[in-house]
Amino acid sequence: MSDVQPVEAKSTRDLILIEALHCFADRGYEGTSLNDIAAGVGIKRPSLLHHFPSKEALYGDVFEMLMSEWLERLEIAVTSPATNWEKAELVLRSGFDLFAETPDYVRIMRREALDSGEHLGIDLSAVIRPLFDKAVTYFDAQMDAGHFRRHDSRHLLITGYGAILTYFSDAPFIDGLLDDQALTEKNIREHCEHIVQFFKAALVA
Amino acid sequence: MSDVQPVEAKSTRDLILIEALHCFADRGYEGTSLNDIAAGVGIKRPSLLHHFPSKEALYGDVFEMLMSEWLERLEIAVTSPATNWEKAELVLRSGFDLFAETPDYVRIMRREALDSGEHLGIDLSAVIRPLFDKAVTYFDAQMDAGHFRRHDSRHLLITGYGAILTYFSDAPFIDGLLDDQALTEKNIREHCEHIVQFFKAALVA
DNA sequence: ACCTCACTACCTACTGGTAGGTAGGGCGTA
DNA sequence: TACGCCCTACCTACCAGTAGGTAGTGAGGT
Repeated sequence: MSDVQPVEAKSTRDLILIEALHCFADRGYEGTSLNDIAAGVGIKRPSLLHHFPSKEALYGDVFEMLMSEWLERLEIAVTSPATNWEKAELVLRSGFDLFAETPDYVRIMRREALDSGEHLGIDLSAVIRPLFDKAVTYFDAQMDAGHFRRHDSRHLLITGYGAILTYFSDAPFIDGLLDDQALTEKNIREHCEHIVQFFKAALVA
Repeated sequence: MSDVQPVEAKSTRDLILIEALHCFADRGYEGTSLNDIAAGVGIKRPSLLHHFPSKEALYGDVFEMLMSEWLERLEIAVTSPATNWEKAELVLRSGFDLFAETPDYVRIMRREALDSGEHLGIDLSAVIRPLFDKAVTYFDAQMDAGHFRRHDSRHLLITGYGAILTYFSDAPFIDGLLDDQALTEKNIREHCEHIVQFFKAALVA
């Protein structure tokens, strides 16, 4: 993960980005003040505004960092040479691992989806669309070929997105349901296996 | 739905609750000001504070309204006399209908899960636990009896919760994926049928 | 007379953002 | 070496605007 590195080799700008990521994920855009972020870095607000022109710009940069990392990693999984169920499982596991390693990203993403991109100039779903369409095409082909049980591919993908994302975004709530920390190594692996088996049961006869 | 009624028969207090529900769902706790709510009702902020002692108290009352309505309706579904897959399908459809009719509740719930109950004294998952445990017991029994394919019931329920809730909470984002309004009558019904068929495929052999 | 509900006017605390100043490093020139 | 010069990165002090909340007033209904 990008915030565990050589140590102390980071610029102030990067430290601000990392702290901002954490604060925005934790308390949302409105719930986070520039003072909070600056204090977390150990500087004053005006110094922070020396590195970023405004709160919105900082948020935008945080989000750009998020999207570029996610898209890069998902692209790798989606364009892999695996086939049939193996490919679906690979993408499922890749997405799961990705979310597991970047829980702060997940929470920001979820908040952004709730606020329908209010703080961003960009249209979130437009960025995801190419990958989404590619996945729809893939699933449709698999179903046409009789490898997967017939479902509506678009709704199927949305269901998968919701099922996986929720485990990480709502982790504190799920803690209370499991009587255990949802984000321990063990529980994450268990939930991943459950998701994979569940989708396999639903898709392959 | 509770905000479409006889018309004008509501007390100012109820009007405030309804407007607050909508604002909190739309922009979150921090993103909503008492002025916004008061203006929506057509009064000034101090008048609003005559009916509720503080913003937190108002939010708490909104949430109490939400929980009592949800629990009541889920209780009806869970204690129904149906059996086997019919019962699971009934609960699934009840939950889906419930969310479809109260999308503002869904978004507040999701925000609260993200904020891990920061604005509430109550522990959200503790309220849900009795229903959750009852459902776990039911699924375990069905699997033991061989009626359902074997899955981890707790993870299964969490997956179902995430899959259903997300469709409503992230509706604006999903709009962009579907090139259509996610919350139209038609699309909601389609997604409900998809969820039911998907779970059926995964659970019954 | 009293109570309910709304109002105006005000408070303090804090927001994002700006103005202006300073300490110190790197660098070309004498 | 020593000087002036610019730049980056930080600071304190301040701005206007808005937040939640309070005090006190007045109209209408009982």
